[in-house]
Amino acid sequence: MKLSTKGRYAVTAMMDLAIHDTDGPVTLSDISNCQGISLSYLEQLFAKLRQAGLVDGVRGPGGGYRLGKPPQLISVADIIMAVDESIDSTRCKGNLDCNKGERCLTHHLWNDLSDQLYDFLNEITLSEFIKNPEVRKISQRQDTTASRIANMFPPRSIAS
Amino acid sequence: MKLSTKGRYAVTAMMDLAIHDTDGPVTLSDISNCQGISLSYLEQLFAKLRQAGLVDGVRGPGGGYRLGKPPQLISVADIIMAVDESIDSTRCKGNLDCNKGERCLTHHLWNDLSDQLYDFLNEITLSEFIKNPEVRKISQRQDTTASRIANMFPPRSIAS
DNA sequence: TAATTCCTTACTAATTTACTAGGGATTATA
DNA sequence: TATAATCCCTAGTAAATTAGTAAGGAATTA
Repeated sequence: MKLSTKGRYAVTAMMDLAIHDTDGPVTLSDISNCQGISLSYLEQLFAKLRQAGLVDGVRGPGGGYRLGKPPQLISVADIIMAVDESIDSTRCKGNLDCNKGERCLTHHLWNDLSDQLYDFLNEITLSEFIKNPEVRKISQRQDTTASRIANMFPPRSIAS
Repeated sequence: MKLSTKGRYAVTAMMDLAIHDTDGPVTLSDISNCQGISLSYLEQLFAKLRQAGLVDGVRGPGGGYRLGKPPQLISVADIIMAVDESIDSTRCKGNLDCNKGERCLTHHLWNDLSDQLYDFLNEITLSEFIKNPEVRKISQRQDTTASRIANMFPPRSIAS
């Protein structure tokens, strides 16, 4: 389990998708503008998210990305694992003769802690962020990605 | 909240100190050997841990580091915060006009999540690792840093 | 005094993060 | 069909962080 800005980018981007999932695909350029990350870097992150089955790409005008699964099946841990390659906690691989060949006690403890952290983040799914009524309120108050997409099309084409 | 190998080094090192706290100071060279980290890098990490008041240095032969507070007052979050400078989650600082000047919704959500993560790691203290009976067993089964330190002194000086 | 340890600084190597550039593939719309 | 918008892919590079090397000083024990 590792947690860096890379992981944060992925999580916030996925939050964006989750919140606007019912309003059609979200474009990377929207996320890029909103979060101040370069478009191409986002594309690289989303390549990993796509490989993990967490998002689906929709090409062409009006396209973008949408969630690859129902939001209640996508945990924060899933997202972080997809983009933040985990750290190897086994540095003393028997060779170092650390503590008479036994694996370092602290490594054992670290793994326990790391597992707990994983379980914690695995219980938090994207659906939490949608359900929260306060979140909804904030979401509606803002000029969201969804509404900006909507504005791209003339009223008639939406009504039809 | 950020979590990298750097933070793991610090946490496992502090676990080591906590487990052997009653047996006198733990030297960095012991930790260096056990965990396969360079001595000088450990020294840099411990400089930060010392600044945060999490450890006390004891100079001279037989010296080393010991906990700066009782283990039940040192949380995993404390340790990580001391060495892993936290990430700034506010990239769109109003300038980007993200969502009509409002702070990005996802940043708000991220901060909530980050706070939850902090609270989680802040409730896990070093005393957990000492109390755990299985941990004690493993600790005693191994040639621990403590016993290696003990072996440095002749039996009589321990008895006295 | 000599050895052992912490303590500090400066520099460098390795790795990861983030970005730039260029192009291709797909698709909605005109 | 043409065009534009989007995803998609690769290669390279800049910036930041992580990790290590080197050198020495300060405190303390024996």
